[in-house]
Amino acid sequence: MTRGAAACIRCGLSFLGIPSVSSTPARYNFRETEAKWREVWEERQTFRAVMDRSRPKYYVLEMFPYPSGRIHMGHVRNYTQGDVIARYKRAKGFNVLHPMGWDAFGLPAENAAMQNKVHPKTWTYENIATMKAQLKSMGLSLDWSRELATCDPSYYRHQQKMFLDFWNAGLAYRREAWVNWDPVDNTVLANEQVIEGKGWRTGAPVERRKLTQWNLKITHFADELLSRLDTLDRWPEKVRLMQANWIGKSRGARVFWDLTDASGADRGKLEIFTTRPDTLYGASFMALSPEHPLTAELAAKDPGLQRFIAECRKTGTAAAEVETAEKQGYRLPLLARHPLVPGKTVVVYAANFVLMEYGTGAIFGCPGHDERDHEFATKYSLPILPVVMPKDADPKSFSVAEVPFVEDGVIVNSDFLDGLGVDDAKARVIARLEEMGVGKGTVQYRLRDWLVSRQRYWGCPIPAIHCEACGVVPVPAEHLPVVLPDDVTFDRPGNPLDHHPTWKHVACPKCGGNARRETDTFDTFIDSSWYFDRFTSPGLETAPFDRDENHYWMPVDQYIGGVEHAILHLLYSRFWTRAMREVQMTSRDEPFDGLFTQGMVCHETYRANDGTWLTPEEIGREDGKVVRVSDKSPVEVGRSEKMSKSKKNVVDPDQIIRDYGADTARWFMLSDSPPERDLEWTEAGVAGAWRFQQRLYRIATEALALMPSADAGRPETFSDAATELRRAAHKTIAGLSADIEAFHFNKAVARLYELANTIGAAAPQDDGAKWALREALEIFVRLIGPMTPHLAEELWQALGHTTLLADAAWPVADPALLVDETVTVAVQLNGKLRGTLALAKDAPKEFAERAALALPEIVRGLEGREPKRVIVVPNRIVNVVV
RNA sequence: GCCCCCGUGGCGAAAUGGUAAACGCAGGCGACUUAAAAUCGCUAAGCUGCCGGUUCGAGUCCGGCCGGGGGCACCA
Repeated sequence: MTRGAAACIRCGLSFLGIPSVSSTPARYNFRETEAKWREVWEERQTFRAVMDRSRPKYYVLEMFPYPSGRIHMGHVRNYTQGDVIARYKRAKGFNVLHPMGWDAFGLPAENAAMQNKVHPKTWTYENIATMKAQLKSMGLSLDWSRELATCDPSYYRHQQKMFLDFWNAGLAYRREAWVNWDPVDNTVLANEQVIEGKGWRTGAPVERRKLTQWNLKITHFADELLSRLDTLDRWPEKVRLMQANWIGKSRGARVFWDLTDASGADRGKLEIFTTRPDTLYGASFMALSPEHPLTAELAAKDPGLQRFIAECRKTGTAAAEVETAEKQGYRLPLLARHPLVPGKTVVVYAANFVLMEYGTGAIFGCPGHDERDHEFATKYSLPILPVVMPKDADPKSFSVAEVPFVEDGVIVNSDFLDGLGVDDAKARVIARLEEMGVGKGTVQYRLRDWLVSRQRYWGCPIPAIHCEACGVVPVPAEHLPVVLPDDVTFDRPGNPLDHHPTWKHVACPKCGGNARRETDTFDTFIDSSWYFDRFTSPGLETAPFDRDENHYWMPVDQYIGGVEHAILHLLYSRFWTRAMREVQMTSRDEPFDGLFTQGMVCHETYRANDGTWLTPEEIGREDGKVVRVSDKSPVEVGRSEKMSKSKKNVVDPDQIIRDYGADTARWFMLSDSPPERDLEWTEAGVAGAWRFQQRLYRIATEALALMPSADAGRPETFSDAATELRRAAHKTIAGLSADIEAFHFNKAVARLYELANTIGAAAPQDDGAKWALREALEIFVRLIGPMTPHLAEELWQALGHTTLLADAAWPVADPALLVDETVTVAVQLNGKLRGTLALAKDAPKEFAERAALALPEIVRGLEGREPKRVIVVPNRIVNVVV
């Protein structure tokens, strides 16, 4: 035991000049130690990844951050989890790639530019510098030599080239369509970026605008994106389900209806989509979207219809609005001939609830078996005819007048379909429609193409030129990159690129005439759709990546990030990989082999009596009550919620790392809560984690004093106590390895607490026990390496090693030490515990049974009765049944 | 409305269908200290949300409720 100066219990720094008065062992000085080891790792480039075909690779990636200013606790949790995997795999002998970069384009930079008069580029790069320093202070095993920022032309030039290739292959196109417009950010949004009718960033209700925009043909891969989900067996079930729901595959039929006007004159055909062709005989009306071309055509001569269309357009798409909006229809001067019933016609409406973007923008209404159609038919007094009936219902009394019947049943009132079940009827009617040439069975997806134009400055320029003579012309590859100009102003609303005096004026690459650059930029989700590929060849100028290197490192073996990207980023990345495959850049289908979605970091919320939110620093506890520090007024403690600036329940990682050290922050992040679940940040929890770091250091220091030197030979035999210690250590190796592989970090932490307790309690009496103590500590230090790397490195050195722990191999468990010689077997009577037996491991069943029946508790419980049955589960349990 | 996940001591949580609550936080008692902090030792707590089923045996599997959270949502 070493004697040291008294030290501050929080920071571990010595009170210089104050002599030590007690026998308190030296405190672990995390500040000096953590900084020291980070310097060593950096100097030796320990975590630099180099392609090496002789070794198996492992690519660990955490979702790269947006450089918003400072890192938050969510980052700390995410990157700690990734670092545990990276360091563990490294120790297991894998050639690990663990890179980091910056998702650097995006609106906050522009907003900052407008508010603080700072250029988005300056703002972004300053934030990157700050956050990089913060990440470095965490002691992550990152290969910083591969760092990239998506706002760098050396990155986005390749993105522009890929876009041109996709365009050439028909995977990118321009189209006029109704789109989602965010009125706050002044830009269009993709479907995926509208949450409950509101912009995903601003929360503003989106408006609908008809604009010509760039789209990527994600629907081209709809079926593959769906079916390949089944093969992603290292993805959370939840994420796969969400993607499947988003893609939304429906089987059904397209049916053609002949239209006539009131006089019976032919007015062409109307194509509708339905998932319920089995209910065709229940049709009582047709409904067109207000945006349907036929509606528009009729509106030209009908002011009433024009007003109706305008009215529909006003209704927002917010969930609440949609739910409460009444079904509205406008009767069109048309009749539709039923394709299966000669002579039958139904009326035709334009209706506000029919979406132009899904199916054909037109439906047939079957009010008996669809809730919406029922509501509509009731309002306009249209016939409601039952064509499906529950199996045991009475045909005379069964009615759908009040409530539609939407479940499976028996078809009625439907000619050749009568008596069939719904599924059979669907198949039969589709066959008949196809035979007659009036319809066909089809598959419909909910997924829409990815709208990628954004009317904003701080993004990757879309490499296209508009020429009056030639139309839209791609920027020639040799002119790439199209670089974002720096000299822009943010003094008025709209897109600064559009306002730029010269940038957009350019000669047409085809005819040389006056032309105009595309001033829209790409959705930043494009930037993040391939950055993991770029990490495999970060400096390459001639291509996005080198084929060989990319082939060696990809796919990402373990991807880690928030579940909020379950659809957006993860679906787009899966699409981009397929688009690259389509243009022969790769042969891969999927980018991420394993995915883990970590939970959020939460904290209690505090409210002052005036209703304002308070930060954790602003509150204190007095007499068991929570009060505001400033004036002792009472504070209302709210439930634990995700840390957010608006609720002020944030804790700054920087401060935690400064006060307690990176290892403490990491340890706390891994303790207690399963990583996929939300974690509640508590001051007491952090303090506990910190105390454990100190305790480990002390236990190790004390144990070192009791140990033989590193070169002491392994004794021939061990005492029982020594063997027990060895068992504990080796069992921990096996258990911990399994826990890390399974992302059970909280259990891994618990095992380390146990082993620490065991080592701390060891009082070796003989050489064997001393040797076992050294063995246990050597194992222990290696096991904490992935979690608290600085402390582990320090103890590794203290154990006498001259190599780095970061380069040391993972310990191997001795199988002989994983099994106990004696086991405790539970003895039950009718399933209820009555006692236990200490038996030799793998004792014969008969022996266990006899021993159990001889137990006094069992003898008493039997009361002389003969057991009916005795179930023996070796090494576990004996159940006596009477 | 549809789909998914979760309900275990005061709290966070463990538990291949086999001794429920490992491990941590908070609590209680004691030791050390002039005292406190720190540290060390000891310690209390619980019909696994409710009802039923399968089983020799259910926190775990099945069905139905109740409560909490999340995803999608006029997608025909």
